Amino acid sequence: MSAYEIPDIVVGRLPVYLRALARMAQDGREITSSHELGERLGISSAQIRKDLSHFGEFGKQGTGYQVKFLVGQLQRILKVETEWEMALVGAGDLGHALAHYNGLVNRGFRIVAVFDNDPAKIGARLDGGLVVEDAARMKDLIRRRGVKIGMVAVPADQAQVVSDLLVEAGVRAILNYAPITISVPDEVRVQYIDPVVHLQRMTFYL
Amino acid sequence: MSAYEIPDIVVGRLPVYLRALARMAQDGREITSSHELGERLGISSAQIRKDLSHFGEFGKQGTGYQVKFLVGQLQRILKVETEWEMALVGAGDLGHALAHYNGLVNRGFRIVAVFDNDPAKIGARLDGGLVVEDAARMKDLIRRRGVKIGMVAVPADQAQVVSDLLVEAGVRAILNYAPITISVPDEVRVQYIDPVVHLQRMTFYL
DNA sequence: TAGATTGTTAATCGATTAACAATC
DNA sequence: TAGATTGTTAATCGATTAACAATC
Repeated sequence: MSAYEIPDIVVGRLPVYLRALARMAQDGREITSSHELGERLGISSAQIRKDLSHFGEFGKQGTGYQVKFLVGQLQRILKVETEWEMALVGAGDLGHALAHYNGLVNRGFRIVAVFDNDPAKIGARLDGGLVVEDAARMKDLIRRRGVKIGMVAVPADQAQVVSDLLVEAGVRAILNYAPITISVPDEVRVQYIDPVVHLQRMTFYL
Repeated sequence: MSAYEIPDIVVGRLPVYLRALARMAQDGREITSSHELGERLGISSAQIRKDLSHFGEFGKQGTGYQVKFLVGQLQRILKVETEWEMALVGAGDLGHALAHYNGLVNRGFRIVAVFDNDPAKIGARLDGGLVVEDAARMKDLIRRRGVKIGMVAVPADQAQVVSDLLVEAGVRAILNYAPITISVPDEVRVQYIDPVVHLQRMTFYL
């Protein structure tokens, strides 16, 4: 089955499966089952099997799944076998936290450039030898390096302009931390992280 | 229609509507329509009208919606008219970024306590006068203050233990930044923020 | 063999959309 | 009145689940 038929909602669950399986592997678990994984994730075993079935057959009847093997398959499906280079725009508190966060590079996402338009921040050296670049150089540097993923950590009122520049520079996936919905061409993917949105999804039930 | 019938997926969109409408209000827009809002958010106008219809009638035929009024209604529905107090566990880079982030308190979410179990961090003073407390005091302090929302910004291997403590302390909503699915009682809500999961949802399409 | 678990089918369940009467 | 837009219905579309043959 080819990619264009896979529902977004299925793709959205794969990283969560991968995360749990990678942890199982780390814990030395060699085999698991859709039932066990489902228990752990609060998802039905049928859903897990159905989701995986979009991509092939990865288990054995009566036995279950080899954890390491399934991790490898999910990494391949999600295209995270090798490292992705990312550009980060915004060198405020959040930008610094992201630049220092080992969890990104550990799992295959390396920030290779950081941009800001604040003269007071440009030139500052971050952990790992990154230097904050002038946002004016964004398009050129991103295009030259062929970076395809951007992280937007600027105030809401700059997020659209920044995103437009990223897209012009050739970025095709944007992780947007700014609290605003941005508009991009169809071929560009956007994911949103806004803690307030997540919090408001819970206060409704309190 | 009462709350227990509202689909989660509908509730999940309301904060996004609210965010866009609040911005419109800030920009001085007095009236909008489901069509305009849908355009801005990449959602069909029918879906917006249908979502809102779960909670009442907020618009006028031929005219649309009063932006300020709808903002107020959504705030009421989501229970974000008044400020929520939150506890933050983990005073690392991410914890600091969250504690400094004005976007939280601006939109009604105030961190009133920060905890860590690292002696080197306990006692440190953060912006806004917060002092990092010993995680051992977590349960007592949270319970005494009646805090209902917790943010977990600790390493993955501590997230479950921390969440258990929060739940014991009376927390009923957890925003989990640790890259692991946690297990909580049914009455506790959890939302997840893991940048790697979000990134992997996009790499599939690259 | 007996027990377990997959991959898949078909049925169920739920969400989205199109369309339109009501009405501002 | 004419034009616009809501709230709602019914139809369509899509996702989840239950069940089971296949098989390890």
